[in-house]
Amino acid sequence: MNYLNSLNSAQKDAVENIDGPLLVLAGAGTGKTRVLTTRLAHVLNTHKAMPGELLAVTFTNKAAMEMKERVSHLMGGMPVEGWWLGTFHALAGRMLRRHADLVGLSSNYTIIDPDDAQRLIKQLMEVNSIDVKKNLPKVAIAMIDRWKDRALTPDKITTEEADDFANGKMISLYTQYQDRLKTLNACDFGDLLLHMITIFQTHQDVLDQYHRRFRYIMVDEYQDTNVAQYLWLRLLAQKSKNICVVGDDDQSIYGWRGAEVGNILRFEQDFENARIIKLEDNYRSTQNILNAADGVIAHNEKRLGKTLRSQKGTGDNVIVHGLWDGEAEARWVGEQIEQLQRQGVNNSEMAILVRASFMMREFEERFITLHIPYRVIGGPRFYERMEIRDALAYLRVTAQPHDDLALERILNTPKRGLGNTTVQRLYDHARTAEISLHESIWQLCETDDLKPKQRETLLSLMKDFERWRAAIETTPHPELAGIILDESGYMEMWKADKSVESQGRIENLKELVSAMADFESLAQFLEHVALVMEAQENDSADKVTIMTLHGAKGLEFDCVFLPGWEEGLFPSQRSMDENGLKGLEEERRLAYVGLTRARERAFVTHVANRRTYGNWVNAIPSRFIEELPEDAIESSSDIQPRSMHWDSSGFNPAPKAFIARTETANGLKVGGRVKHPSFGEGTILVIDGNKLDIIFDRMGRKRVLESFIEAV
DNA sequence: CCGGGGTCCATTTTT
DNA sequence: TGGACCCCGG
Repeated sequence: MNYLNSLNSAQKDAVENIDGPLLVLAGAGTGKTRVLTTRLAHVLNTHKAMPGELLAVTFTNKAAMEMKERVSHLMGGMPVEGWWLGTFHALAGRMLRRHADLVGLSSNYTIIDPDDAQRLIKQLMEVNSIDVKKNLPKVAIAMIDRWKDRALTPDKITTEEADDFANGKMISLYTQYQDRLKTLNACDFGDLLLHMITIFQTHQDVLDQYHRRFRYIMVDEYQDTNVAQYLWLRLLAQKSKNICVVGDDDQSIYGWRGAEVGNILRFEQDFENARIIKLEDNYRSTQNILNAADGVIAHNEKRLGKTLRSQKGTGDNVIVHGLWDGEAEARWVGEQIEQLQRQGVNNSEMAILVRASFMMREFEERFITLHIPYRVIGGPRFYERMEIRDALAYLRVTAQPHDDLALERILNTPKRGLGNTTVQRLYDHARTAEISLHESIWQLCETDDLKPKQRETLLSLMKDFERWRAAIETTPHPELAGIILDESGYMEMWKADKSVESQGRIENLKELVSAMADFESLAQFLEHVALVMEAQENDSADKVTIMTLHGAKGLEFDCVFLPGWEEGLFPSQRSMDENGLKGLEEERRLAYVGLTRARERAFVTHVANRRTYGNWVNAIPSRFIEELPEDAIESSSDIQPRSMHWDSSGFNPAPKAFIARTETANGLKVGGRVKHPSFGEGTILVIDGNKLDIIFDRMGRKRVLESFIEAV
C-alpha cells in the first residue's frame, strides 16, 4: 500500500495495528490526523471492514468534514454518504432517531440549543419561585450540563452535590427540566448521549445490534471526552474491543466543560491488553519552540509523559518581552508584525492567541490604526444570530407545531400586539391543562378569555402555520422558507428597520434560505442545523488572526504571539480558585497548546499594568514564564525599574493622563460627521489627543488616528 | 412599546 | 470600563 510509505515507523505501527484496543498518544504536530485517516483507509483497503462497519468519532464538525474528505481522497474518491463518521452528538443523535420511543420521545424530536435550554430552566425557576437574580439560570443550566457530562440522570444526583443553589431545589429542577423536555419532544445536546446510554443499558437487543454493526471504532481528541462519551464508547466497544483512540493528555483544555483527562490517563486500565503507541516526531515546530513548550508542561504532575523531537532544527529562540501596559503590548506586537511582514511573512501566518476575549480589543484598535488587516475568530456563530434563530423558529413551528420554545420565540416577532400578558395566559393554560402551547392557543381561542383583538391575531397566525405546514408536501423547502419569511412579515420587519445591522441580517436570512437547498427536506435541514450549522468562512483574505487559546487548538501558524502571561490572568485566578492544582495544570496545558501552535517563531509578552474592569492593577509575570528553559528563550523588558516602586497599593493612577477635549487642532468636533478611507462614514464620539473614537455607520465603534479622518 | 437610567457583573465555550 | 438586564415613565 503506497500510502504507508510516507509514514514514520510509529505512525505506520499505529496504522497497521488494527485489532484490539489501541491508544495513540499523539503530541502536537506529530501527524495525528494523518494517522487517523490513513488508518481508516487501511481498514477498508485490507477488507477488514466495510464502510458501514466503522464508527469514527470527532468533537467538531470541522474535524469530521476534514476526515471525510481525506479518507475519501485516500480511497480514490469513494463516496462518504452514510458513513458513521461524525461528532459524538451527531452520531448519538442519529442513533436516537431510531430508538427514541424507548425513552419516551418520538423520532422527530427537536434538538434545542443552549439558549433555549437556558430560557427553559429560567421559566421553571420562576415557576418554583426561585429568585433568578440571586440564582442565575446560567449557573443552573451549567450544573445540569455538568451532571449530564458525567452521565448522571436526576435520580443519581446526591443532595450533597446539588448544594444550596436555588434553595436546594436543583435536583427537583433537573427532574422538571427533563420532564418538560419530554413533553416538548425535545432533547438538549447532553441528552443525545445520555438517552443512548440509557437505551444501551436497558435494551441489550439494541446494543447487540450496534455490536454486530460496528467492527472498528476510532476516536479523535480522546483527551477531551467526558464521562458520558466515555461510557457510550465503552458500551459500543465492549464486544469487538477494536477501539483506537487518538489524543494528547497534554492538550486537554476543556475540563471546565466536563472533559476528563482521566479517560486518557486510564485507558490502559479500562481496556485490557491495550497497546500504547507514542508519536513524538514533530513536523511542525522548531526545537526551541518545543523545548519551551516542554519546559512548561514538564511541571505538570498528572501526565503520561512524552518528549517531542523536532524534525526541523533548532530555530530562533522564543522571545519573552515585558511591557508597561496593554497598550504598549499591542503597540509592540504591531511593530513585530510589521517587521515580519517586511521579512515576507504573510498575515495569515501570524496569530495572536489570548487567554480571554476581552484582551482582543486592544489589538484590534492598534491594528486598525496601523492598517494591519486582521480577523477575529470567536464572535457569534451563524446559527446563534438573532435573525437566524428567529427564522429557524418559524421553520421549526411549521415542521413541528408542538415546538413550544420556537413558537414562543416568534409569537410576537414581528410585533403583533401579543404582549407578555397574553403569552403568560396561554402558558398558564398550557401548564394546567398539560398541553402544548400550540394546543393551548387553539383552546383559548374558542373561549372568550382573550380579548377579541388578540384572539384574531392568534387565529390568523395559527392558520398561516397550517397553510405553510400543508405546503411542506408540495413546495420545495427553500421556496417555502422564503414564503414563510415573507408572509409572516418577518423579512418586512428587517427591511423596515433602519439600524446599521439590518442589511446584514437580511443577507444572513437569504444565505440561510439558499443553504437549505443542500438538504433533501425541511426536516433533514432542521436536524442538521441544530448540530452542524456553522458560519461559512468565505473570507480568504490575507489577515492576521486574533483568537483565544482555546480556539487555536488544532491550528498552526508560522508566528504566534502570546500576550498577557501574567499571574491571575494566565494562569487565570478563577481557574486556580475553583479547581486548585487541577485548574493550574489545565492552564499550563493551555500554555503548552499556545506555544506548540507556532512553526517558526513564538513571542510571549507580559505587562506591568493591566486594566481590568476599568481599574489599573499591577501584574507580575506568569509563573509559566519562569518555567521556560533559559536556553530556549531570549528575554527582554521595557518596564522601567522605577515602576516597581509604586506598586502594592492596588490603586495606581492611570499610566497616562487622559484629557478629554471636544475639538481637535484641525477643527474636528465631538458629534461631527467624518469619513475614513476604509471604514466609511461615522460620528465622532471621543477625542483623545490625535486619536478619535468614532462610531462608524457600517463598522461600529473604532479608535483611529486623526490623520486618516476628514470631515464630511 | 420605546428609551433613559440605574445596577450588577465580569474567562475559556468543540456540540 | 462597558454590556446586559430591569424598572419605570411617557
